[in-house]
Amino acid sequence: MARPCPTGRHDEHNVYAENCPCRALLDLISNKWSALVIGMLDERSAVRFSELQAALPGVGSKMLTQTLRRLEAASLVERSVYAEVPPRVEYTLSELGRSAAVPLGQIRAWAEEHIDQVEFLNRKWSEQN
Amino acid sequence: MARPCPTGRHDEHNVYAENCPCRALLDLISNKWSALVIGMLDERSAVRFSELQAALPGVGSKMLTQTLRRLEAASLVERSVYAEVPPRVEYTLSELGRSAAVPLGQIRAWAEEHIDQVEFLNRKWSEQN
DNA sequence: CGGCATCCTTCCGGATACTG
DNA sequence: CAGTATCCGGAAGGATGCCG
Repeated sequence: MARPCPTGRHDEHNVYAENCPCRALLDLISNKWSALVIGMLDERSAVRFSELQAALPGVGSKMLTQTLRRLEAASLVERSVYAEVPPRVEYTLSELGRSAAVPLGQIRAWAEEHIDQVEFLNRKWSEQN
Repeated sequence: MARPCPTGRHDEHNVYAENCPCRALLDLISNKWSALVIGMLDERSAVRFSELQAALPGVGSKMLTQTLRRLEAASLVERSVYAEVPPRVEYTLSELGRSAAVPLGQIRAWAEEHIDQVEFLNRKWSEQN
């Protein structure tokens, strides 16, 4: 199915190869919002669109929709529509998504634990507060 | 030094808080190129600009410079200029950068190991090859 | 070699308004 | 409620040229 990439790690795929599909996957989850969305879904299991937006201050509905659609297309996230009034839509992680949540959680944890060592960002933040 | 964020995990910082500086740090390393640059530097220790660019097909010199400057400002990367002819500039990971390389390496590994399960991206890739 | 400056195009992404 | 549609400004980012 998956043809090998030019220079292979893991036998077949290599994120350093320009047009290995796994680089697109890396880009997808290396997105600014993806790590946060996946983290929320990992904590709460089934989350509605509006809950998600409330939990992610700063994201617009357009951005959130885009992010969810991309994650859904890559089958990291599943979308369930309930034909009710008012309509209800819930998002959940697929099994694949849950496996991604592990390393992504470590990245978030790393950022929270090491920010104190990054003077530059702390200073920028102090200035605007 | 670092004032606590509104809603704190790890006592003080929380990537889900809109203006917690650690979100900026997360954004920095969740960047498309950052994970790859940090991965290269982690493998090879001291790398010249042109080596780096050659190892990262698809990146322009402008993008690479930007990425390196940002990582340097956040003290994840150190830059050494040798006054020679021709000039030589080498980049290395700081200790902080090396600590970030661990979870970033796991993200890259995850992408390489799970791409086969993502039909959508594989199909897109097949079509253009 | 390793940039920075400049130009120029693309498209990201916010604001707003509207629908099933 | 959970979006889509449209518009639009500004930033991302490629190409080119010059410099120490």
